[in-house]
Amino acid sequence: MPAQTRERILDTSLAAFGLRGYDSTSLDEMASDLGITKQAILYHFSSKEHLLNATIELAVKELASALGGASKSQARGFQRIEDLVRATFSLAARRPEVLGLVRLVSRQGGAASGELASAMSGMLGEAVRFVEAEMIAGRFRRLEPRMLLLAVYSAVIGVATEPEVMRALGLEPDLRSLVKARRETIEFLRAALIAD
Amino acid sequence: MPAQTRERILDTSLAAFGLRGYDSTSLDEMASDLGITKQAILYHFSSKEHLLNATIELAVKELASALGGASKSQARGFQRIEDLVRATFSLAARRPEVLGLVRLVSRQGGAASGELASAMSGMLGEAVRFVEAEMIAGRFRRLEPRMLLLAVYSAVIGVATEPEVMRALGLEPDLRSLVKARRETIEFLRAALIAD
DNA sequence: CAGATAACTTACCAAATGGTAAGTCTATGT
DNA sequence: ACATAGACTTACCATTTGGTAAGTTATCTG
Repeated sequence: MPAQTRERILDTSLAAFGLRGYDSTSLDEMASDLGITKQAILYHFSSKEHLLNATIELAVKELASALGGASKSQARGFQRIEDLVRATFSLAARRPEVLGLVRLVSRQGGAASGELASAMSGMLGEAVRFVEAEMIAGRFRRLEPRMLLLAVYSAVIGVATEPEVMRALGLEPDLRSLVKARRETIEFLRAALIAD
Repeated sequence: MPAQTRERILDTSLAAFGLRGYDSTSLDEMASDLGITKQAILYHFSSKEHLLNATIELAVKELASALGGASKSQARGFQRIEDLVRATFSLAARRPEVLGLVRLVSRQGGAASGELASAMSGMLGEAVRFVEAEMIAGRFRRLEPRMLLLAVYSAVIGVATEPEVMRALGLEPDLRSLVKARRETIEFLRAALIAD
C-alpha cells in the first residue's frame, strides 16, 4: 500500500510550510524526514510550487472541516461566536501548522493564494451576514461588520499562534495556558460584542 | 560620505526581511537593489545572521520611538490605549516592514529573537501594570491582564498587517481603509474594555 | 510468460547562495 | 612622498537548491 506516500508527503509539507515557512523548507530535508528521496516527492508533485498548491488545498479542507461544524451550527447570538472560537483554538492546539499555513499564505499572497482566498472569502461572507443579522436583531453592538470580523479573526489567530509573544508576557505556551487564553479571548469578545 | 552605506543596507534589509522574510531574501538581491556588491554587505556585517541581528536592533529602536511617545503619555484610562493604537496604525501605514519584522521574529524565534523579546517584554510589562491599575480603579473591565493584552496586541497587529485577509473581506488595503480599520479597532477595544 | 504501468532510486546538473581571499582606489596623517 | 586604513570590487568556492534523465523493482494484465 505505497499509495499512502502521497499523503505522507502532504502531511509533512503542511507541517513544514505551516510552521517554518515555504522558502525555509527544502525538498531534500522533507524527503529525508520521510525516509525517501527528493525525487519521490517530485514524482507525486511535479514541482515545489505544485506541492505548495496541494498543501494549501489540504489546509483549506482541514480548516473547513474543523470550523465547518461550528460555522453551520444552529446556535444564535454570541453562542455561535463562542463555538467558532472554541473550534479555532482546538485546531490551534491539535494542528497548529494548519493555521500557520493559512497565515503564511494570507501574508505572502502569491499565485497560490487564490484558492485559499476564495475559500476564506466564502466563510467570511457567511460570517458577515450572520453578524449583520445579529446587529439588526439588537443582540450585537453596532459596529462595521467586516472590520469587526477582521479584529476578531486577528485576535483569535494571534492568540492561538503567537507563542513567542505569550512568552514575552511570561506565559508558557502549553496546553493549560492555551485553555486559559481561550477562556479569556471568549470573555474579551463577549464584552466587545454583546449589546448593553 | 560613504559611511551612509551601512545605514542604506540596514534600511533595505529591514524592508526585505520584514516584508518578504529572512530566507526569502538573498544578499545578492539586496546588493543589486542597492547598486553595490554582496561583498560590500559582508564588509559591514560579517554574515547574514549578523545583518539580521543589526536589523532587529534597528526595528526595536523604530518601534520604541514610534510607540514610546504614546506609551509614556500621561493619559489615563482608555485614552492611553487609543493613543497606542493610533501610534501602531501610524507605524503600520508609514513603515509596515517594522511590524512585519517584529512578527516574523516573534514567530520564528531563534537566537536573534532574544533582544526583541526582552524589548517587548519591557513594553508589555509596563502595559500589564497600567491595565491592572485601570482595572483596580474600576475604569477597565476585570479580565486577565496578560491575556487581554495578548488579544489586544493580536487584534491591532493583525488588522494593521493582514492585507490579504482584508482583501478576502472585500476591503482594499489602502490608506482610507486603514483609517477606517483604525477607527473600528478603537471602537471595538473601547467596547471590550470600558467597564459598564 | 511478455509487457506495460506505477512507484520509486541513482546519477546528474545548472543556478543560486552564503562566504573567503586578494586586489583596487581614495583619503588622510606623517 | 609614502605608508596606512577604510570602503569597497573582482575572483573564486563549496554547498544547497529545485529539477531532469535514466534506470530499477514490483505488481498487474493480456
